[in-house]
Amino acid sequence: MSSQKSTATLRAESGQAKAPQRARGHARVAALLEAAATEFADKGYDAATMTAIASRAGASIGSLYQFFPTKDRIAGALLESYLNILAETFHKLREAAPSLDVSLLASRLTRTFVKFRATHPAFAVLVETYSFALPSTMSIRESLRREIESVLAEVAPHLAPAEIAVRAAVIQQIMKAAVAVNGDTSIASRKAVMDELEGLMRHYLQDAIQRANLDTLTSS
Amino acid sequence: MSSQKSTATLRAESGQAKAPQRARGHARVAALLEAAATEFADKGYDAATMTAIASRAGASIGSLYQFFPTKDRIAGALLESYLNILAETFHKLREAAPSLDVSLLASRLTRTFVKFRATHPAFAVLVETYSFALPSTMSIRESLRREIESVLAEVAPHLAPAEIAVRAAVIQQIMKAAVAVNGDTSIASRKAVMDELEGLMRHYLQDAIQRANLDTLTSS
Amino acid sequence: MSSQKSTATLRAESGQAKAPQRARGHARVAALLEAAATEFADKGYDAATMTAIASRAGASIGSLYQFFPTKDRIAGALLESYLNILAETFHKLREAAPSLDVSLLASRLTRTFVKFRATHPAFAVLVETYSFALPSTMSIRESLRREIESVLAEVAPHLAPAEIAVRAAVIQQIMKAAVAVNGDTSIASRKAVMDELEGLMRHYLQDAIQRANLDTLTSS
Amino acid sequence: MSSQKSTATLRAESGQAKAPQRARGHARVAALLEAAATEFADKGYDAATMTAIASRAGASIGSLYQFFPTKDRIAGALLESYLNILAETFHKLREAAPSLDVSLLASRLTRTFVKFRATHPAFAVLVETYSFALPSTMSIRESLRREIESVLAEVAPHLAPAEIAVRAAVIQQIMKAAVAVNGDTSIASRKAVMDELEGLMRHYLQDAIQRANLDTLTSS
DNA sequence: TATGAATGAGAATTCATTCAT
DNA sequence: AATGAATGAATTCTCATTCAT
Repeated sequence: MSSQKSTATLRAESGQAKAPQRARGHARVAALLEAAATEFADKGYDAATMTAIASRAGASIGSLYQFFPTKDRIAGALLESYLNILAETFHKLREAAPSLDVSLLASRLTRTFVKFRATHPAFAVLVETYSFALPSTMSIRESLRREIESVLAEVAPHLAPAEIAVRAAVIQQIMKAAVAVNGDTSIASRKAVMDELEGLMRHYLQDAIQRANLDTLTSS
Repeated sequence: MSSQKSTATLRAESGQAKAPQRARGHARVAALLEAAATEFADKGYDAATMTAIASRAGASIGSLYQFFPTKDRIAGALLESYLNILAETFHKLREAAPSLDVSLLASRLTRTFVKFRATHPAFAVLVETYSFALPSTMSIRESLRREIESVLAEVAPHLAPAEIAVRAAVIQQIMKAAVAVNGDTSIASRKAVMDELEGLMRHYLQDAIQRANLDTLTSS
Repeated sequence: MSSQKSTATLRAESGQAKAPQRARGHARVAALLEAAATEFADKGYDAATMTAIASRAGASIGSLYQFFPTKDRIAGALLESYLNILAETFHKLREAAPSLDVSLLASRLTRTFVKFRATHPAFAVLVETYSFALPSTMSIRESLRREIESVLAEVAPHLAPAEIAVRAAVIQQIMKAAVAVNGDTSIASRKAVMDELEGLMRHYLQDAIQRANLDTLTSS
Repeated sequence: MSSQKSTATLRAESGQAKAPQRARGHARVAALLEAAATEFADKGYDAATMTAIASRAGASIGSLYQFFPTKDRIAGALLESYLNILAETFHKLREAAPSLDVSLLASRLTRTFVKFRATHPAFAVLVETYSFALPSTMSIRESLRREIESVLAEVAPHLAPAEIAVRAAVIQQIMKAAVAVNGDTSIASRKAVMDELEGLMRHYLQDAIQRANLDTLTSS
């Protein structure tokens, strides 16, 4: 299935510094990652300090460095965990896609990402700061686009791959726009704008699906 | 005219620290701002150092500090100059708008911002780092949206203000999307995606204008 | 006892930044404080540099900042240690006071402070530079005056509090005068002047004690 | 007369950087000195900046440096002007001394210095910071002591010079004490303490004069 | 492994002083 | 003389990373 492949796209195997063998280690790592997430979200990548991360996690710096030998690495591990969550999310969406009508799919696509970004505010920081080597050669944006492509392929199976690629790129931008609007408190009627964006998404999906069918009909 | 007011919105008087009073000083300030732009664009706000900016401008660190007493201040001055350019650009666009057909307007809106961002890569960095106090109380995003609103008001004069605000917000997102796509080298068929976005913009503008006219007919 | 309270007056708990938790740390802190004392005494507060303090203590600048996050803080910690010594000194003096005759008390009061100031030359510098927040709300001068008051109360118990306050203020000035004379090499016959001051102190104490007794007799 | 010699003691001929030839220059110099006085008094010697002094005087730094080639020099010039005022003051006091009774003399000695220090708060700063070369080889304290000696010689002419020196040193300390008390807001009953110090001064002067006369009688 | 001390290369910023116009 | 720009050494403080116990 293409689903498996594309899930693998977001999951990466390395990145983690030293797999903690024991339960104690697992708790530590989890605490450190959470602390890092909060610090990154609060201060940004540069301003977040290793000392602050450690102390927020109730650990010593020495301990932090035991698990993550550089700042890059803890950021990388955090990003990786986010990518896993995203992969999981898209996986579910892909599975549910065939049974969803266009309207619902548009809603899911938009809201899902908005919710994810709201839940994991550090994600934005880490994506902006992709200076550290990613586990995968692919950029995050690209990985995400691939996921969208696979969802799109699910609902518009007969669309040409090139067409899918283009449409996925546009959908990705609409998703990003939704996130931006959702976070922009200077917009008076945020709700209305969000609805408008969802409408745009629906319109765009509908168009894609119809064209796909038309093409299919034509070509057959 | 609303045009005047909204142009003023983007222009601000502060930002600059100590105005140069000699010819030499003016040249220095220009060189420093340019050097800062390059450094910010290359390294990002945090990683750009005052020393690097000074030496890139061929000035001593002391000279830099003579005109810009903090890093914030030079960033602020640079941002302000960008906002002035943007204000100018929007001013022209607003003036030209009535004589443009929807297709051309869509194109102008999209390309203009893309071009601006490509020409001034430091702008993105500075907008992300708006930690330093802006001259205006309004956020940059908000100012920009206001400009878009005034252009929109020019071509769809009978649209209700609230409707304009919502539509402007969406248009702003499409403009941002165009910038993002234009800068994302991982997209294979960038050209096609750009066209698609422009199409979206055209569609959205058309819809706004038509609805405005319809509303007018209905209400009259 | 009033002695306890007034001892507490000079001792304060803050000032130190990060308490060392290892033996090595304790040694470092001691070395740093001593180095700071020497630097402050030699150069004055402003001219003493953190770098010089660190290197005089055989530590790296980072190590200094580990324990004292600002220049203020190391000065504060040093001052605090001096205040502790002074509190201790006065405590002993207060205990010994009843068994001392006026002549000896005068001598002790004068010499003690002179000796303290000679032993800790940085004290003068720090007292002059009390720009950094003191742990206590009271000024150092005031704390010292309180100590003198409590000694005076010991030897002239029947003196009215207001009278004690005034006399303590004068005694404090004589003590300061002794320090000044002792350190002024431009005075040819320093020894003679010191004796004169001690005589003044004796005269003044005697007067206080006698008046106290007279008042008591009269009022009874 | 000894009066002339000792007046010369405080007045110094050099110190000034470049005698301004014209009226304009005089005004500038006066403004600069006043600005310096305010800055030194407000911020202390180290924290006062040449730039701040110049701008407070409404002059450019270049202009400041035209008259005072170093920071030391402007401080020196200021100090010198203070010493001239003090010399003048003592000169008058010396002339008035014979016609003053002890009580009044004590009062004058005490108050005069207190007033001077209150009027010229920068004096304290400059005296503490006598790192810059003084015009005279004598320290300020020593010069002042000489002045006191000459006043004392006026009222107790038969006192042995060595005795005068010792007594003058003590009187100087009482004068300093008065200044300290006057400036210490933490003293509740400042007025009472000031009176007490004045009493001490009177007592001490009286004693000196009487002993002088006794010695004279005895030796004759 | 855990902990906290040690390190030192920068980074921002200041300011006395000198220069050119 | 006056002005303001230029200079750069020095200073405080930060922080990722390494070490020793």
